[in-house]
Amino acid sequence: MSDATEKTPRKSALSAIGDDTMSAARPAVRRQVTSYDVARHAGVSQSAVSRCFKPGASVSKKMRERVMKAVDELGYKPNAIARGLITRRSNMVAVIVSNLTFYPEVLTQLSARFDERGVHVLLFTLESESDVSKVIEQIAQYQVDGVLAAAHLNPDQIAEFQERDVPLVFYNRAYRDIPVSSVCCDQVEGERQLVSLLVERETHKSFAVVSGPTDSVVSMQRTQGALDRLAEQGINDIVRVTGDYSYASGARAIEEIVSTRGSMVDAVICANDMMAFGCMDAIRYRLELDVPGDVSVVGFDGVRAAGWSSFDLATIQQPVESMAEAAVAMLMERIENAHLPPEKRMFSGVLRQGTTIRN
Amino acid sequence: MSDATEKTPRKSALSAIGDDTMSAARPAVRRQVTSYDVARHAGVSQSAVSRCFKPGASVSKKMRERVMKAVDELGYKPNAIARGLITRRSNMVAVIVSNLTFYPEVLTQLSARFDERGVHVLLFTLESESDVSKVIEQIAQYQVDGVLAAAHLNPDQIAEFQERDVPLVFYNRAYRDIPVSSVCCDQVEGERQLVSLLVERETHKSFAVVSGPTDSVVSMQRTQGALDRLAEQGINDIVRVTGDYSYASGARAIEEIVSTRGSMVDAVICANDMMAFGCMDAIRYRLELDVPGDVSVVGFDGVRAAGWSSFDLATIQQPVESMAEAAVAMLMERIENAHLPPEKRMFSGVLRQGTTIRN
DNA sequence: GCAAAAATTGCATTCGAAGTCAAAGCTTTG
DNA sequence: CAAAGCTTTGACTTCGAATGCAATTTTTGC
Repeated sequence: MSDATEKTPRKSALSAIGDDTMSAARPAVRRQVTSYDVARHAGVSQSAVSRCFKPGASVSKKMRERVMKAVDELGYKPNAIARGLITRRSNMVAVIVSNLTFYPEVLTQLSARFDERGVHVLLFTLESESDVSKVIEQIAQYQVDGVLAAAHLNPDQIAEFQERDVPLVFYNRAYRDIPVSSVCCDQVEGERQLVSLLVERETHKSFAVVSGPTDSVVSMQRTQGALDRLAEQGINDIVRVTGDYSYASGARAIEEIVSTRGSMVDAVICANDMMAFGCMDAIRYRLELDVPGDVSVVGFDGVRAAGWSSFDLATIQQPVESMAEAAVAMLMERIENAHLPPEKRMFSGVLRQGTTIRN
Repeated sequence: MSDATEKTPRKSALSAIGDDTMSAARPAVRRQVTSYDVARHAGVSQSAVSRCFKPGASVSKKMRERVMKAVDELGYKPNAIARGLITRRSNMVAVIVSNLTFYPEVLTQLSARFDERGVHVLLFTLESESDVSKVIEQIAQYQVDGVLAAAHLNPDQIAEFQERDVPLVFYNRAYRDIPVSSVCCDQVEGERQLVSLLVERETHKSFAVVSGPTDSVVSMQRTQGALDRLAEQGINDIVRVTGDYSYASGARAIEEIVSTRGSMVDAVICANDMMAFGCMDAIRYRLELDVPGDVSVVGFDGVRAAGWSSFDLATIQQPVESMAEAAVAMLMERIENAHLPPEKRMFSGVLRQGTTIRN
């Protein structure tokens, strides 16, 4: 057997590798160590090497030792790309986040949960919704095992994944009429809880609702939840303003409220925490009014800064850890078992009372 | 050819593939569309299809049209994994971030800059330093074209990448004695600028320096910069406290300062903005002192919240966009051209005066 | 000790696209 | 109109690991 392989290019390449590991000076391009190299070094077949890396494969103890010794000596690392080609499993998932909305903890959590399962994250960040189609194109090429989307996809785009049998799970995006898997925080319920806190205190008569970008479903749900709850109370002194989820847009909203209405309202309901911070700062430092003395403010999300003394904001804290774990678990299940039906899981947020609501 | 008249090209085309190939033996799993399928459908060779996707390849207009028609009809997407195997270019880079230190804008910027260049980001987040070796193992298997590290690697780990000829660029980590590429913000210079602002006002007599985690090189540089500058002024009334970069640790630092010293200092120098926010809130809401009236506070980083009215913090703003662009460019250059020597690029931060320094 | 069963191993093939090279097609030009 | 020079094209091989199958070795049972 050694004769036969003696003359092949591979053999000479191997000796080049041997040289490389010893000396610093080497040819421009170094070939990586392959399973063939390990096999030859250990005097076994390539199949044997491969099997040593497959859990539960039929390999004798002696063989495994022999191979592993060669592996260590050559510094062999299996090529995940080549493996993916034949197994049709890349062990990669695509995570799509739209950079407006996401907060870092979510990404950290998702990444950690995938890591635990030996899965790697290919990150796609969207600058704008129009990028989505580009990203989908990219994802299709990379043979990911699944997709976790914390961004909005349109029905055609969703259908494309289904046609290609790529499991898809949404994080905090619900699609009422389309059967897709998702993990959500109950936006409506949370918003209603917050608004209930406000309306229970009868001191609040006039309201402002600051919503997020108009194309954000989440924002729409929150806003709608708030408006419905207010309507139930028969409250109709409501100013509606649109922001873009940013601090600055929250601050602008306050100006808009004042100029629209001629005076400040009793309570400002914001579609997220960032805008609530913007509102609070504008109320305190531009209008020089007191929160909560003069104006109550509520947010949504429960980001870190909501707990800072400067704000101590009343908000709904999304259970990020549970949601991330659930999303990852759902996606992995569907990767293992392609014909699981879509499922929607909804978590309740945790009310954070804070001190931004007037008594 | 007859397919051309079909009304639902994608569907029928896909099922056509099933028929074309020896479908009887196939399990339920749908085969993906390959370049062979396209070739057969267009009546050309697989090479021709491949060439149509390689920019600058020799393909006649007629051929290209014919192939592209088949591509559209079948919904073919080239398999990036297979391509990567033969070209030895995965078009993926690993980005390592340690989740303590990073802030989201950096990641967003990096991701966007790589995207522009058609490169994809494989994300690795570290919970702790000990994870690094695991991550390196993973990275080695995924045949990434390069690595961008916003985390600390030890010399052995750096050497491992060099041995494998994987280009490596650090983001905001400098290694004085090791020849590696990095993009940094000048920590010392920035810190000295900040401290200069404080010492220029002769009203500041007593100081506290709140440093970050002891194993953070960046924190050490900032702290050292501050201490040196203070020493130059002959100031020795200095309390040193250690935090962990978090808001909470900033707040705790204030308590520690007071209990160590028996009273508050005139100025608090924090190794980052988060801790500065914690300090400010503790000073204002626990000690009920005024910032900047009673105490001056400075931070470092220039995160978004530094500009919020509640804080309006004096800090050094890292030029994240420039740094990200530079880091990505450096890495890409080294991927294109493997024997470029290591290079360190240092950016100056931008002073943000804010209103947290007493006059 | 021997046949049958089980475990282990190697050979050859496969995954999907890209590159090499030679043959074929097309232009140009004398 | 033929020779020379380009451009296009297809057959075949390659990348690195996994796997079905057959050959071989080891174990088991009697």
